[in-house]
Amino acid sequence: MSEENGQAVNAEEENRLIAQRREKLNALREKRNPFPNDFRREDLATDIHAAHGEKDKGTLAGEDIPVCVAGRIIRKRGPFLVIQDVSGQIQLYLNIKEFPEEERTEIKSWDLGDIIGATGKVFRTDKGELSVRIEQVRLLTKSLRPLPDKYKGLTDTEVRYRQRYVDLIVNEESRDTFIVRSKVVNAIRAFMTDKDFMEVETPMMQVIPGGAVARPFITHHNSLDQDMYLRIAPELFLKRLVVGGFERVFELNRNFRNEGLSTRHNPEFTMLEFYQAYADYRDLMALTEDMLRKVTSEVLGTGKVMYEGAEIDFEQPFVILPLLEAIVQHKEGVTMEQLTDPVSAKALAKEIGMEVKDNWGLGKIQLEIFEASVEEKLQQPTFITEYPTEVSPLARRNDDNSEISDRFELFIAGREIANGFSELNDSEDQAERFRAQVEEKDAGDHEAMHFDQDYITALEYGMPPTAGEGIGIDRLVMLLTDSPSIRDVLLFPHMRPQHD
RNA sequence: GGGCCGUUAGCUCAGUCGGUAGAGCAGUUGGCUUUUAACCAAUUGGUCGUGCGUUCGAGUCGCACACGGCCCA
Repeated sequence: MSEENGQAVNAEEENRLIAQRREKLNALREKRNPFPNDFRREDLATDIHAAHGEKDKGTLAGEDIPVCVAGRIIRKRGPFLVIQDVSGQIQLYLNIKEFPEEERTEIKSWDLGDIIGATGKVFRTDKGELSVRIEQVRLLTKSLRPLPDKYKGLTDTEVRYRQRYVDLIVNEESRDTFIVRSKVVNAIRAFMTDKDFMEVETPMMQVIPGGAVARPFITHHNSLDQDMYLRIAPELFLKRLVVGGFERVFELNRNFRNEGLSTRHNPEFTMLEFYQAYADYRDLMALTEDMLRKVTSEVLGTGKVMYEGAEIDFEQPFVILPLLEAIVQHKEGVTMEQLTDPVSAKALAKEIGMEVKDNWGLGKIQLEIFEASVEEKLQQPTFITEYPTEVSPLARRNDDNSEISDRFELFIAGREIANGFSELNDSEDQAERFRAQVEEKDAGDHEAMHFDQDYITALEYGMPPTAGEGIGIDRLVMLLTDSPSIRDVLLFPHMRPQHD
């Protein structure tokens, strides 16, 4: 229980609006249990609109349609109450003069935010709004806290994130965002299942965190007296499953990375990660394009999405562009020769204003130049390929050029959405790359990988040729909901604790 | 980590040159009762994010801190 809650319960500190409502609640307690749970709603607001929205006043008067609704009072205007349920809103007509004196007093005490249940007949008002003429109505839950302004709503971003429940009550756009998010996740699951992928769950608490270059969170298992890490990726476990014979697996769940907060980063985020045996990175590029196109049109009803004022077209074939070519194309005056020569590449990096570290090889320098000068320009869906092997410790080397790996990343609206590659299934090569990572870790790189001996052992049993990929679900949802911040697509984004 | 901006009533916001706090909404009371952000009349409500300082006097000026937003690394 936080200090904040402790204070809120202190009646003397409580503001008068809450105190007034608490008095109303106390008055109800004298009469009955004010939190009954025997009301059964039968009709949703939007169902009523859908079924009777086209009928005129006279028709409705003749049909005498009974309905039973429930929801939160979000507006009051004279004899009208507007209630909101999960589906939407419906107006109720309630002339208190038609009710006995005793009920009248109680109805008058109802506030915005209270939850009521009502039965009545569907009708249309003189001004044409489909409504329910109430015959019976009961308070189901008293709300003690006043809602934000009925017109201006709740705009304070901090409160919207910290008290998402209030945001969801009053901001329809916010509700819509999370509905879209849920649909996206559903659509992806359906797509993967349809392609014969099996959904699995692998450890979130790991002894050796692996599968990505990132700093992990540390936790502790008491009875084993052992430090454990929250996973930074499920990758190594999913590939163990491919070794085990599950040839197509996916996991759609949370990863945890101990890094800063920003409009694009939350310490816990959701990834779809999947592996397919007897496939390479090109097969996954095709699958990704197919998936995103289908998910977008299924969820939004269109393949053209507006994001921050620009149209993103999922219907057009996605661009495929090797990393170095992307730099040459988007960075004026830069030549291929310049990028492939270690000395001139380093000079170019410094020219852009980068601090080139001594242990950076050519590949790392190339990647940094790409990130600094090209990424943000990739608006339409673009696969970048031919990543340097040096920066791809888990990817398979290219057959013709061992300096590059069979890997791609997908960029949309200047953001990395997906990362996939043909998997390295040569256990000896993998062991060597782990050793190189350990050296970097020893040199002070907190993000470098651990040596995972059991994973090497698994590869020694033989992993079929496989391709794997991760897709950032939060960033994808940001795109599809035109959300500028990752916090807009997380129900409860991480915030610094408040204290006063 | 750095820069800029913000924090005033439950919500949304004003607040002039430093002179003791304002509006709309909601709340309360009354009226009206087929309204559309309902309306009319009256009315309640504030430790101005926190702390320190300057000053006769600070919402306002200065410093520090907290939280948030945007940009940068």
